[in-house]
Amino acid sequence: MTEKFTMADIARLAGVSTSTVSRALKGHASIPEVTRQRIQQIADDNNYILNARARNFRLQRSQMIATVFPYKGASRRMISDPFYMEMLGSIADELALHNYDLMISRVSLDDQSWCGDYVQNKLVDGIIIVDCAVKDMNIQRLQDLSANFVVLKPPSPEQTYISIGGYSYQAGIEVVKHLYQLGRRKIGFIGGHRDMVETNLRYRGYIQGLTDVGLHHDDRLVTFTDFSPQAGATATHKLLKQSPDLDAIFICSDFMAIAAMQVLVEQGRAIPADVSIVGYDDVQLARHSTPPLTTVRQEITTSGQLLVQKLLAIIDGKDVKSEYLPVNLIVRSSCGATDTSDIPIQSILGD
Amino acid sequence: MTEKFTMADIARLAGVSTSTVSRALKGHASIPEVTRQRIQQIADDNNYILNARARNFRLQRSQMIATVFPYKGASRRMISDPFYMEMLGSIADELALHNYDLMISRVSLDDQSWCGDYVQNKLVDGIIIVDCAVKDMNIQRLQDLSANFVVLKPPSPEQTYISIGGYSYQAGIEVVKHLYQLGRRKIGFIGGHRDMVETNLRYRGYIQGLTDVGLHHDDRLVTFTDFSPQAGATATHKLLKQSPDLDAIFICSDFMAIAAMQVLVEQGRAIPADVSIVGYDDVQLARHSTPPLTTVRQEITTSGQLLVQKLLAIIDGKDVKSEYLPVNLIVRSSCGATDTSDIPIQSILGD
DNA sequence: AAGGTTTACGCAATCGATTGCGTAGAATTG
DNA sequence: CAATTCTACGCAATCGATTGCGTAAACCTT
Repeated sequence: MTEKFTMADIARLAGVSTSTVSRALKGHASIPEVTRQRIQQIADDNNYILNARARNFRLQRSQMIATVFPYKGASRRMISDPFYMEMLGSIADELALHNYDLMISRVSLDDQSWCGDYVQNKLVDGIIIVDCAVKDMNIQRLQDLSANFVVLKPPSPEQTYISIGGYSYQAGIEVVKHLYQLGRRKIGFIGGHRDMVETNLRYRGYIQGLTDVGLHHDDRLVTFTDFSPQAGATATHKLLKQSPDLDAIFICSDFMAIAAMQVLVEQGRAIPADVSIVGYDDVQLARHSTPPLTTVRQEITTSGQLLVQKLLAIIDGKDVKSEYLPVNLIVRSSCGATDTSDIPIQSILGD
Repeated sequence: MTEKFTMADIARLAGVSTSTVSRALKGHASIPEVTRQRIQQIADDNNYILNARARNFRLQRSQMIATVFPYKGASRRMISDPFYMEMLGSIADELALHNYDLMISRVSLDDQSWCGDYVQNKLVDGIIIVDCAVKDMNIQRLQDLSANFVVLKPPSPEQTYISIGGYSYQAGIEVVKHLYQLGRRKIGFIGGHRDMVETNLRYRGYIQGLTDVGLHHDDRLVTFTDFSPQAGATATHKLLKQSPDLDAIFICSDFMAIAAMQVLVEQGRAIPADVSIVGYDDVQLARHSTPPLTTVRQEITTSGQLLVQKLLAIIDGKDVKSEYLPVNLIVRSSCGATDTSDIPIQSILGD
């Protein structure tokens, strides 16, 4: 590839040692200005670029962090939900700000043994886990290795690692209450996989919400599936068949919700007249779907930034605390409410 | 972090030199089976994991490739179009198959000077560029560095690098013809940024299609913007205002198309009765939008795999050729056609 | 049994930058 | 002017694995 030009070459050209070059290039105090400039000049003239791999190797760090996205089942299909993409963008930006690079990796929820290898390999300095399983072996492994990592999930009191996330449980409750206030009594739930933390929390919130308003829980109104439009559509068909009289569905992702709305329309149900729909995430598209989607907004950009900041702090050996993030119910037309004000959802405990 | 256990430790425990350990662990022929097993045993007992960074450094390679996603303008917002996410997934999978890791990076279309740094830094062995500008400085730079890279774009006869991509130009033509056959005469176009290769090709195809069917080109029916739902919605408003009598729009991404449909419905235009819509990509959601979207399907998974295979072949010094990929018009309800068969789009020249 | 081959493995250099320690020569001081 | 303190920079080890070259010991061969 490109012909190598190293510090040794600069040293030869300048008639000094590589130590001097190294120190000069980073502005070390013991190198007088004249020498520094001469060496810098030679470096510039030769388009010298420091070999980051060599430096990182010497310094025993990689300036690289990995984010892992879990997937479930045989379909190795990337979760194409824009939520992940927006999160990725935010993480990448914040990382770049701190001179770190981003590696991405996929890990099956069913085979989680190797996530820590990246750490043992010294390939990355830390790991960001975007959503995780309730009983996540990766996290266990990472803890065993005393690796640096943060998780995107609402912190729970007993956890021994750092995570950040929204009040998903509370959000579930509020969504149900909101739908109840709109007169809905047969409220369905479509989640991702049940062993995923986020889905689990939202589901438990949903159940609690039903209890709070005095509705009873009906299994035929609930289903768990993949995070994909296809799966969302299939799940909607299933719910309609099991409970033809449903009048609302709380769906764990905007993407699935959009697919669900299409199925409902196709089946002759008007939205929101016959069925209210509430999604989750508030991705950009939610505002522009037909009809516009009522949804629970997560602060994606803030989350990504926080995730990175906490992780880097951990790497620096600082004392870091888990944190809750606000979530807000964004009311648009898919639920049938006329009130369009945002409803903040906050509570002491997110779990 | 995790206590280091190196080959030197194994060597000490086994009473041999690190050379022997290295050779034993990779099954070198000159190490007798008994010794090999003894060393392997010690390695296993101590959960030894080879330090990939050290090896890669010694071997002067990184086993890592970067994909760069361009973005445009001040909004650093990641292009959240699921097309990119699906592409990313496919690339990551294929790379994993070949024991490579994936780094992602974002590069502004307006400041493309540094893309080659990753190569000079020796941080990556190669680069995959997902879409690029018509006059792309990154590509120029990469070529100057004789770096290993491939581009996702239809190859053009004069280009001196390797790329793969669909018959975007031809697709543009076919979409217009299809809409014309449905009786549409005021066909709009919403593209990404005009200096992006893909948008440019589709736009030129659109113009050619108009010419072919005998329609004249009207600037007020055309607009270029960001790849986002928000931008798609704004663009639709603009087009409606400029050309209230439009009866069809060809939109360069499904994501934008979904947003456009919402605007049209909101403005009282029925789809497809009043306005036909055709998108691009055939992301999963296209099938599940309201109404389901007629669109041009790109083979995303195949593209990702090919991109990786070609790049690795280049890295291996093999002789590699650019390639066209098929695109197909997928007819669903948003265009108003009753025929639901797929229309293959192929031609000799994609450019 | 002497000379020739193999076998099995160690030595030391290497990848490119970083850095603790050491020192020649200049500068300062009394 | 001798003694002391700085200044500016070099030496060499280091990070962990890989590998060309060299060689002692074991094994053959006639």
